[in-house]
Amino acid sequence: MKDLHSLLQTTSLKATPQRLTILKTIDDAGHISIEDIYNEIKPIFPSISLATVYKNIHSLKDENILAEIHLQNSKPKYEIKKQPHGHFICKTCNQVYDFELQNVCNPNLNEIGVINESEVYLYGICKNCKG
Amino acid sequence: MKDLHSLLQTTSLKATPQRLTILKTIDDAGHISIEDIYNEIKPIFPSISLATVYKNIHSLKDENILAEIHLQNSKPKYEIKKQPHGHFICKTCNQVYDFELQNVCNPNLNEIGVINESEVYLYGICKNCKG
DNA sequence: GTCCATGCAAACGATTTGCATGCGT
DNA sequence: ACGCATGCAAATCGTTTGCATGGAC
Repeated sequence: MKDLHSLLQTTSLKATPQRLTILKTIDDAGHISIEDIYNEIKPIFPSISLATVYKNIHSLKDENILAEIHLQNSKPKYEIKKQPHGHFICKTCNQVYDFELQNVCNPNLNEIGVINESEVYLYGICKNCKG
Repeated sequence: MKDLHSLLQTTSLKATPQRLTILKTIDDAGHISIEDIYNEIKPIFPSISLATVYKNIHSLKDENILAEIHLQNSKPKYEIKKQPHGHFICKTCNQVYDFELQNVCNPNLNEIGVINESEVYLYGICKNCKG
């Protein structure tokens, strides 16, 4: 948990137990929704409020510590910001896999504009499920 | 509008004036949110209800006539399903450009699984805005 | 001690639902 | 004529806000 603590010290946000637990929960899960964060924390930290989770997610996003991802048919999920990467979602087990993102290059794109940022979601069946 | 009518006939959905107008509005706009569909239609079809728009979007999505796209910091938008393509969003003028999607191939992906479907969002500045 | 964070409850906005009526087939 | 579609209003759900109290720095 020490590294999450120092991660917070790079921002103006205070390292409260609630905030640290939220970060740890996201880090452990990889990708997780607000409700699931709340449900995970509630049993071990009963006083926590859903509003606190929402407020924290916002401030952590504003400080660029979290990224928000939008998968088909689900509420937004959050992850600790790392190197840019794509997401592969298995439609059978719903697991989300991160993968390294090559440049999505396409000659047509030069005629459209200049890219700063990309979000790539691939859906399919993972090796585990394919058997 | 005749082609939208026959598009509906490929499904079990009835070709009501409301439904046809919704489809035409989406087709004209390219990518549009539910509220904006409603606001576009309301003046020329005052009796239409927001609930009707919602219900239709759902049934059209279920029939695979519409695709839902999620752009950063905005409500979901809808488009008529066409060939698979990516979206380039200009962060200056907010215009959405469709572009042909090459295979996003990455050696690492073979170790993860098999891809059926992909969603690619690229953000940047378009030629018009870059000047 | 200061200022930000928390937790609660109330407010809000977006979406869904139930139901009576209307309309496409 | 049948069954789905519409439009309204009410219900519901997710998210935000205001405010008094508590805790990190």
